[in-house]
Amino acid sequence: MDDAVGRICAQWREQRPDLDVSPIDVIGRVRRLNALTNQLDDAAFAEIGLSRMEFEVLSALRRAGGGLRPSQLTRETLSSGAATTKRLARLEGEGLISRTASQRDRREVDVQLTERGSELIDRLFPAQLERERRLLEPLRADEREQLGSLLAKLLGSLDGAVR
Amino acid sequence: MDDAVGRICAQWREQRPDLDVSPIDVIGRVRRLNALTNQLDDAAFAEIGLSRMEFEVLSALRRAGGGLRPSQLTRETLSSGAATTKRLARLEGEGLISRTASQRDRREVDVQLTERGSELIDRLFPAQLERERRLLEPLRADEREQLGSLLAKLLGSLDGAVR
DNA sequence: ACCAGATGATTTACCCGTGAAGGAGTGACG
DNA sequence: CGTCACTCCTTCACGGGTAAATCATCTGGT
Repeated sequence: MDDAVGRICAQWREQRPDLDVSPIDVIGRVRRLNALTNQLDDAAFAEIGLSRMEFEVLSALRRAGGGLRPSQLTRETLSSGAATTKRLARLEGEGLISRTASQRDRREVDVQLTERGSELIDRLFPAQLERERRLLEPLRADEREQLGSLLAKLLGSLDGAVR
Repeated sequence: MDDAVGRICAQWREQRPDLDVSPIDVIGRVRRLNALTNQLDDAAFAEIGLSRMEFEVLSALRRAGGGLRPSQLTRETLSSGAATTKRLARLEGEGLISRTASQRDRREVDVQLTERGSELIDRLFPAQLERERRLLEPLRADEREQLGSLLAKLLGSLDGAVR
């Protein structure tokens, strides 16, 4: 298959034949794939006036099926606490979530989807899935499954190790 | 395999059993894998006082084997022209690249690695490869290869389509 | 009961990336 | 020849992210 990353590897092999650049075949492609899908998502979300990461926050709340604390959202979205605070402030301003102090531990905050937020994510999430489904169309069903499980194997070993 | 993305899918299946969330098995894992490797890279580059994208610029120049124009670097790094200008300004300040006006077309700029820049990237790039190699250790050689070619197939269809 | 240290969220100051506007140069067409 | 449309790079204003400092609260040891 002749993709942009393949050309990059070929260039390296020309310039540095002493190096084994095969890790790029995987890692470089993951990077690039991520960059391209991000571009597509950003474009889609821009039309709605929501950012990709704000969408991620709403998604995390929706699939949790109940309230979460900011620290949990921070973990879930792999970003900083400060970023979470900003996103929550904006989403609260839009009336999509509510923040209430927990009574058992008043340091903690309980973040909940509002009615509007819940409706919004239930409308947006299926559309997002459909976009992703179309993205994967070049692969046969068995290839998608295999790709998924190879990635899972990699993530499974890594997810613990990073922390 | 039990990874964070698997748990996310399970939550969705619980909350929205009507949706087919299987695209997440691939796309979600690509995202997460990318996020984790970025964290690791950022940490590694921070020690050197270079950002990940500045490293990308030096890499692109090194593997090209000669000068590039800013617009080519912009394409190569999938970012905006403005970002490229800033990075080049900083790298030039560090004495790692040079910018000279092209004489055939004075709108164009010729970006070249300096001696220092060339030495730096030749030192950093093998270390980066080694980091990536270790990241892929959980997979057998044939699995890595298969993963690479599945990603390539996906990218090959996508890379053209996005532009 | 009190204090020291830990923990959760937020604030602050700053860095980096972006889109849009701007300036310089080229070239093709009347 | 002008000049108009186009390309290339840069500048500007701004938004979003981060690390570190800060505020409020909890907890465990004495």
